[in-house]
Amino acid sequence: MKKEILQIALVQFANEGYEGASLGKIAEAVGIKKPSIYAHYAGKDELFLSALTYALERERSHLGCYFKQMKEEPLENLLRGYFNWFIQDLEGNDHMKFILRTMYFPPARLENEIGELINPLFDSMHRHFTRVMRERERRENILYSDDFSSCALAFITVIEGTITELVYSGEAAYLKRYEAVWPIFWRGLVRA
Amino acid sequence: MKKEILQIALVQFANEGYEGASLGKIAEAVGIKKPSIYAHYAGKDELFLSALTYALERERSHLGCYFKQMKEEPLENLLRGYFNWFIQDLEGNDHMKFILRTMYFPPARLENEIGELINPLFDSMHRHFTRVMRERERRENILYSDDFSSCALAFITVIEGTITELVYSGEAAYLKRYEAVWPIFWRGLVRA
DNA sequence: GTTCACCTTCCTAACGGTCGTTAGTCTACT
DNA sequence: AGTAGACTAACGACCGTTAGGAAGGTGAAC
Repeated sequence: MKKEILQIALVQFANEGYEGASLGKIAEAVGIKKPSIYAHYAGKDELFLSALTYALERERSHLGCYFKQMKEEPLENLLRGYFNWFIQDLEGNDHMKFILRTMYFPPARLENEIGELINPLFDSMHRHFTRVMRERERRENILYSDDFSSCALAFITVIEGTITELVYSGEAAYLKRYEAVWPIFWRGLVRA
Repeated sequence: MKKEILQIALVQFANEGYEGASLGKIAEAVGIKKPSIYAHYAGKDELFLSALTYALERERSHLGCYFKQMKEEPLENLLRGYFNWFIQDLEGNDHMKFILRTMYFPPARLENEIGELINPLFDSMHRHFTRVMRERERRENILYSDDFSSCALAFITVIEGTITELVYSGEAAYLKRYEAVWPIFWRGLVRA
């Protein structure tokens, strides 16, 4: 039951925001009364931060899973495949929406705690891609630049530009952006 | 006074969101009492949509201004300069934050009206950049692809990936992303 | 095996506070 | 005289939260 509350709250927070989501509506969606939530969570803040921690942890393991799965793939497949990785699991869409919404527009009062939760994920993402660039470069020797950190940051930038479109317009527009930006990005990344 | 209310409301909506911003706090920031707002706006919804219309109109003229100013510049300068164009005027930061927040995470009840307001701006942005790509290509003959629409979409994707970082982390991180992504994007866009 | 205390988890009722909104009034300028 | 724009007062609705109690399960003591 505790987990059901969390998962439903996560969806509500993703679509309505911290202020817009209400414990009453969450409870109703779960099928219980509002005060019953307090048997599991100390209050709205704790529920929110628990949902965020859960979504981040799931995303982190998701990420590690992907890198493990693509360990032997060439760089091009690894980067390109990452675009499809998101739209694979459907409920991950709500998770990503929740994370993006919370990191871009956090409720002011929880800004510090949220930053301490979210920043590590994006740091680790950056480190992962930096390492991958360096390792693959040693194997494949194709990159134009040897500033792997910048290359990784550029990739993350492109990823975020397309993901926001996934949140905004849905999968079709997302794929259109991917098809537009990927060939250009890849051409710019590797040697002529 | 009507305009003062609107501008202060815009900042509040940008930083707190539709649900998070309250008419009481807006009135206080303006220096009047809450019900006085109703002498100028029919309610919270109208104030919100007025602020959005204002921000969009200002952004649209801002955009037109930029293209006029860069009419004779080569494509590289025109695209590259666009990254600096945002951080030029400081209050534009709140405008952009407001627009992005509203387009990505609109209050559910106003979603349709908001879409009808925002979509034209991004359509016009896409058309502008598509036209610029085509015109400059005729002059400079440097682009790798002749799918100008896709090139424009790719550029907008990169822009959005960096702008979201401007909203999230501020100017320093924004510039870092720009410096990472621009050389790669430009190399991928033009012929070797 | 029964009893009893305890804990969990749900409930109803209600609190204080804030929200957006309306009614009605006063003031000042046209 | 009339209108625009500010005010005070107050409305009902909803918010997060707390108090207090009922139902059910668990586990130790007898």
